[in-house]
This record gives sequence, C-alpha cells and structure tokens, in this order.
Amino acid sequence: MLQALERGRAQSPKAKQSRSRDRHAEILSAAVRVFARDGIARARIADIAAEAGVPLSSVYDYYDSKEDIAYAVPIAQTSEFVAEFHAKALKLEGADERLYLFMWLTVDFARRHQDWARTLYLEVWPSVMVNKTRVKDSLDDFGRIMYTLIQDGEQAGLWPADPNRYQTVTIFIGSLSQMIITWLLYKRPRQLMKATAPLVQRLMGLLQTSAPVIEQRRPKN
Amino acid sequence: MLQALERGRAQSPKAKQSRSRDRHAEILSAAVRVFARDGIARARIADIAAEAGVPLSSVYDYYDSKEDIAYAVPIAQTSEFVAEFHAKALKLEGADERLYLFMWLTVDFARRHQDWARTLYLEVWPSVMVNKTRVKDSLDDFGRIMYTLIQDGEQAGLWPADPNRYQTVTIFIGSLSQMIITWLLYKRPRQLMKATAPLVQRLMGLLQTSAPVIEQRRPKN
Amino acid sequence: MLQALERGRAQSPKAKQSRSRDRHAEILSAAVRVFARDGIARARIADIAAEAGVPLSSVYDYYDSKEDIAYAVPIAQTSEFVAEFHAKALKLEGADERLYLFMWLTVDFARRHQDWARTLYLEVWPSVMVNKTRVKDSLDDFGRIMYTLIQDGEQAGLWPADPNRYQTVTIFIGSLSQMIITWLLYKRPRQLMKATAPLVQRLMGLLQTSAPVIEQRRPKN
Amino acid sequence: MLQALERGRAQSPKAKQSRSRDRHAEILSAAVRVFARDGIARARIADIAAEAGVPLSSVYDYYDSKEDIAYAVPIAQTSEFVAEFHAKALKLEGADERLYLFMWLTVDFARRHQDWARTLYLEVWPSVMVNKTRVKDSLDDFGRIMYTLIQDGEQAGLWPADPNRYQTVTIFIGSLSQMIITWLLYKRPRQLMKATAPLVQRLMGLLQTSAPVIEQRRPKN
DNA sequence: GATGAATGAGCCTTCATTCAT
DNA sequence: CATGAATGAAGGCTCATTCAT
Repeated sequence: MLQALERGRAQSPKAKQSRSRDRHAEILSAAVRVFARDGIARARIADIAAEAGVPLSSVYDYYDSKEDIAYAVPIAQTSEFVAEFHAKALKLEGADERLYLFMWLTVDFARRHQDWARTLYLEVWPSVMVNKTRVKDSLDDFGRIMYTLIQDGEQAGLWPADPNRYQTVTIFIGSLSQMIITWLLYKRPRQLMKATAPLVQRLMGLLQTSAPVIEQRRPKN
Repeated sequence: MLQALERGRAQSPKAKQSRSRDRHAEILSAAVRVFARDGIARARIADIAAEAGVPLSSVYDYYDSKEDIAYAVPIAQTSEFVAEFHAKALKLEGADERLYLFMWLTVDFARRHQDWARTLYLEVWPSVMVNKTRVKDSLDDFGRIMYTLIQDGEQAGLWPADPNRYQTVTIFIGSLSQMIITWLLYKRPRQLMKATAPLVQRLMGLLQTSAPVIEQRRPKN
Repeated sequence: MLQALERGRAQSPKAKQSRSRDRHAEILSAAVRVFARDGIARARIADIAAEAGVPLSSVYDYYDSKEDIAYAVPIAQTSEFVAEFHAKALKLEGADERLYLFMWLTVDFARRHQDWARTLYLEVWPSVMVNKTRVKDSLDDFGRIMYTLIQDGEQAGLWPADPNRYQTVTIFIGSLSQMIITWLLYKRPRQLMKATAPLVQRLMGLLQTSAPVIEQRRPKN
Repeated sequence: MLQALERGRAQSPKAKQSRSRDRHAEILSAAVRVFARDGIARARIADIAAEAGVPLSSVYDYYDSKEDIAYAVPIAQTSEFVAEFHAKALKLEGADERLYLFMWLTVDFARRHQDWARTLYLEVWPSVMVNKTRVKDSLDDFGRIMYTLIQDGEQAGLWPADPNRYQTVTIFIGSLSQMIITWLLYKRPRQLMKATAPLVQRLMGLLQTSAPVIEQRRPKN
C-alpha cells in the first residue's frame, strides 16, 4: 500500500556529489518559493536562480527547462509527504486510524509547506500540466493510497463494503482540497487544523453509511 | 437568494451598439476556447483575435488587456449559469429540490460548456487571479447560494439545523469540483451525469446526519 | 532558357504596401552587408537591424528567422543577375555571344556586388545550406542555363557536339568560381575583369576541341 | 618542389607523450567528423569531446579554442595528402605524370576522406577563415605545387611555355574543386573517379594549346 | 595531467501594446 | 470605429571557457 508513492524518491542520477545534491535541492526549494509568490507562468528562471543564490546558467545544469522544474515540484515534495505518512503510519494499527491520519496529514502537510501547497494545489494539480505522465503518476498515487486504505478497512470489517469506492474518494479528496485551497487563498478558517479534525471525522462517517441506493432522481426540467 | 449572482450580468457600458456587442461577445467566446486549449498563461492575444476573426488591435477596443479578458471569462459565463438556474428553480418548490438542482446543474453546466469549465476550474478558480475582487465576488456568490439554500432547508424543516454549515459547503463544493476536474482531465467517469446524480444524493444525505460532535481526535505522533 | 531563373523574382506576398516593400528590401540589403562582413554564422540579427535602421523586432515582421534571411540572399540577388543577363542577351545574336556574356557577366556581377558575392560564394554556395530546396533550385538554374547555352551552340553549329557537356559545365563554373573566390579573398588579380576576358575566351576555346577520347590513364601506384 | 607542403607536418610541440599524441589526434579526428556533420559554426566543443570520448575540459589541454581546432583540420590532413603524393610521386618520371597524379590524387583523397573534404571544401576553403595565415599558407601551397609542376613540364619541354600560368592554375583548381563539391553535396557523378580521369586529361590538354592571344573582346552593352 | 562542475556573456525570439491613418 | 504596422521590453536558453581538486 505504501510503496506506491516511494517511486518519487529516486533521485536524479547526476546528483552523486554532495555539492551537486545541495544545489539541486536548493534550486528546487527556491523554485517552490518563487512559484508560490509569482505563479509558475510569471516566474522567471532568473528569479529562481537569484533566490537560490546560484548563477542563472547553473540552473540549467540541474534542470532542462522551466517546465522541468515545475514538474519536479510536486514529485519531489510528494515523496516527502509519503515518507512522513509512512513513518507515522507504522505506529498505527487499523486502516481507520491510518486513513484518518492520511487525511489529517494531507491538510497539515499543506499547512506546514505553504509555498509548496500553493504551487501544487493552485497551479499544478488542476492544471493541464498533470498530463505529463511523471507528474500525473505522482498525483494519482495519492488517490490510490486512499482507495487502498478504504479497501483495507472493509476487509478488516471496520466499515461495510463500499459499493462506490471511487465516489467516496472523490468526496474525500475534493473536500480536503477545497479546504486547503480556501485556506491558502483566504486564510479561512483561521485555525486550519482545528477545522480539519471534525471535517475528517465527518468524512469518515460517510464510510459507515455508504451510498444508499435511493430512487434515481433527476431535475424535472 | 438569487440576486447575488445577478451582478455579473451587468454588461460593459461600451457595448451599446449591436455590432459592438457582437464583437464583444465573439472575442470573449474566442478567448474561452483559446484559454481552454492553451491555458491562460500561454494564450496569445493574437490567437484570440484570430479565433474571433477580428484584427488584433480591435481586441483592444473592447478589453484593456489580456488580464481583462481572463477576468471576464468567469464573470460572464457564471451569470449565464445563474440565469439558467434561476429559470429552472422557479418551477421547483422546496429548498431541497433547489439545492439538488443547483448541484446537479453545476456539473451539467460544466459538461455542456467544457471550454469554459476548463478555464474556470483548471485555470481561474484555483489561481491566484481570484484575488482580483470582481472575479472573487463572482465566485464567492457560488458558495453563498449554497449556504443560503442549506439555511432555507433548515428553516423549512427539511433537515436539522446544521451546526457547521461552512463545513458542509466545503464538502459540497469540493466534491463537485473534484468530480468536474477529474472528468475534464481524464474523461472519467465516462458518463458524467450518470455518476453525478448519486453523488449529489449522497451529499444531500449528509444534511440529515450533520456533523456529529464526537470527542476531538488528533494523531498521536 | 531564361525563364528558369525568373522564379526567384516572385516577391513575398506580404509585401504589398510600399512601406513594407522598402523595409523588406532594406533589411535584406543590410543583411547582405553584415553577412559579408561577419559571415553568416557570426552575424547577429541585432546588427542587421541596426544596419537597416529598423528596430530589432521589426526584422521578424519580414523574416521568420536568421536562417530565413540567409536563404533569401542568394535567391533575391540571383534573380537580379538573371534580369540583367536577360536584358543584355536580347541584343545578342548567337549562343556563342550569349555564353560569353553569361560567363563574363557572372564575374562582373560579382565584382559589382561584392558583399553579395562574398555571401554567396564564400558562405552559401559551398555550404550545406544549399540543400534547402529553394536555395538549391536557385543555384541549380545557374548551371542549367550554361548547359542550355552550350547545347544551343551545338545545334547552331557553332561548335562540335560535346560528348560530355556536364564535364564542360564543371570546368566553366569551377574556373569562374575560383577566379571570383580568389579575387574576393586576396584581391588577385588586381584587375579582375582584365583577367576575366582571356579566361572566358580560353574556356570557350575548349568547346572547339572538346574532350578527346584518349586512352584511359590511371596512376600506376 | 615538394618541400613546400612539408611544413604542415610539424607536430604540436606538446605532443610528445604517446598518450597525449593519441588524444591530440583523437580529438582532431572527432572534430573533423563533427564539423562535417554539423558545420563548423554549429559544432559544439562538447560534441567534439563526446565524439572523441574525452572529457570536455580535456579538449582544452590540447587546443586553445574552438577556432584553433578548426584551423588544425586543414593543416593536419593536408600534410597527410602531401605525404601520400610525395611517396607516389617518387616512383614517377616526368612532370606530366606527376601533375596528372597530383590532380587525380586531389580528388581521390577527397573521396577517401569525405569528412575532412566536407570540412575543407565546404567550410574552410571558401571561408573568411582562410585569412588566418597558417591556414592560408597551407592552402596556398596547394596552388604553388601545381604552379611549379607546370613550370617543370615547360622546362622539360613537355608542353609549350604557358604565357599565363596563373590562369591555368585557376582553371585546374577550380575545376577539381567544383567536381569535388558537386560530389560532396549531390553525390554526382556517382562514380567520382571514373569521371575524374577524363576531366584531368582534358585539363592537361589545355597545356598543349595554351591561352591563345585573340583580339580582346568585351560585351557591347 | 585529468576532470567535474561552474559561470558569464550573449543572442534569438516572443508578444503585449500603441499609434497613425 | 477599425486596422495594419511598428516596437520596446523581456526572458529562455546556449556554450565557450575557466578552475578547484
């Protein structure tokens, strides 16, 4: 279940020297800050270089193009998220606790890495860019983990079999994203995590009373 | 309840002549198509002009800048959405039917106006751009309508008082957006509206069993 | 016989306005000068623009790229050469006089358009660039005219049938090019045209005693 | 007569170690290939290094600059040509046979060293670059040998005194170059050497009936 | 001597925007 | 009002060359 996201952690083969690794990371980190501030489209490589404290042309020693850097952002930090989740999940027992953690951590990680979150949630995620396979893969894993955790819980009898797991995942991810986006843009709710806990609980409550099959309704007009 | 979104309908004062109105609309419609195809950042005014079949410099007779056009996109079509909702809502009785319609129509409208939806959901909405007040207002109205409808239902006794209406709105909007985005990017689910009906019903089911106040949980680590 | 080279004269369709035509030509003429001075590879578009007295970006209103300009050089001026030859050839009688004129004019034209000649003989002609079809066509016509003139002379009985016309053309073109190149690079001979006349006569003498079929010799080693 | 070209054989003083000599030669040979493929202007030192299988910066241990490498190409291989001619010429008797060999070998050598020929005939020879003295010297020797051989033949009574030896050299070199260039660019004639033998014979025929002094003609216009 | 890494200077190209007609 | 043409300001990217190890 957890291996899925591990891929992203594989580092560029170039980066063997410690100096190189530093620069590689420095540039990426600078890029995240600049992207968050100016948006990917408006960000200039020169600014990223300046922010990273390296010469402009050195950026090209590590990344092929501006696009390349943009792609690296979600991939790189997503793997950090996974690592963190992985570490914490080990100490937990059931799929319910893990699922709870996963959702809670999703928001908390965004809160703690605001620059990265701005870039991911406001720029990369919804963008056409995700069609670049590597980025897409990295993001798809997110939903996949959730899907698997729900499945695990069913098998453990923690909640009834969900007749529409994808719908549930849609609600979960959508709700969390919406909360994060709202917070990023408007700083509402003020206390992000205080609002997150009940949200996650309510979402998990959905697992107990999954998609009832009511009569199919459709607007009359 | 419905007036909120009406604002957007006010037309630019210039557009009094019919020829002018035509061009105005043609350019905007062309812009939507180009934005959807290339993304706002990569779209060139020259392309929009070409798509609209007007000379490049004529674009500036109707819009002050590229940004201006981008802002006009959500505002303009959102008002069309509202008009449609308005017309259909009149024939309905309760807040429950209206809320259902609102959510269902949100997805259906995106389906029917794919280019506009791409621009709105994948570019404008999550973008920093929404901080421009006029755009923000237009989008905020969206949540406001939902909020009001929930409130209306409570007063009509259709569902219990929701102790956390904002949370509910977050879940509603997030889920619908997530469904629309997924469909725009991956064309999944194949039958968008077939999947939308049960999603909306499940979401509305949340209103019956609103946010239980359980003991506050927090990850142990 | 003469139509062959006429093609090149067709002007870019854009260039309908007189202002435009002027600029188009000004830029090309400036390019010729800059290319001759710095070589195509080292020439900067900025220099061409400056030399032409137009803003840098205006160059791109008329040519798509630096390559584009380079290609235009041989094509454009070659057509001028043809026009000149055409005009003068009309007043002449036999293929012998026309062939003589053609060869003599080849050198004289290069002498009178030194910048262009430098670009053509030292950069474009021998370069890989000629494989771009339009350029190649333009240059091939050159040999074709010569070939046809030799043929005409045969039919008129001015000289015996040449068993190896291509060989003759090779010698003619090669000798003239060599003379021009030497002059361009070293300014030798000092009096270019004074040396050209006897060279051309000697070359034409070859037509009288064309390729004798002697026993095939091959180095012994 | 033969010493003229010998100069070029002097090797770079650095190249005393065998390892060094190897690398020196490897780099040059790689450069020839890259130049032939991409043209001198577009060739990148990095490509040359890669082609030679040495680290980029090692190139600078042997050559001071890109220009330096470009200059070395004609100089180096020209000396090989001379050596070959030298060896074969020793076995021959008269200036006629040697001149014939020289011309034939010129084409044959180009055929056998196509990459080098592309660089020399299509890039270096006609280029402004030849003004660099060392390169120029190397190329001038080519004409000088021819000139001397013609002279030798006169003194031996093989052909009448040529009143315009330079003109003859111009025709010889021009014709051979033209044939080589045409072959390099268009692979015509298919059988290069089969066409070369008669060409050389025809050219040598010119020595028997050298430049007749006819009345000076000039186009009437 | 060999090499991985770094970098500064430069150049092509793009476009939003303006303006004269 | 309409528009063809012009242009200033920028930004991405390349590469020859250097240098510390």
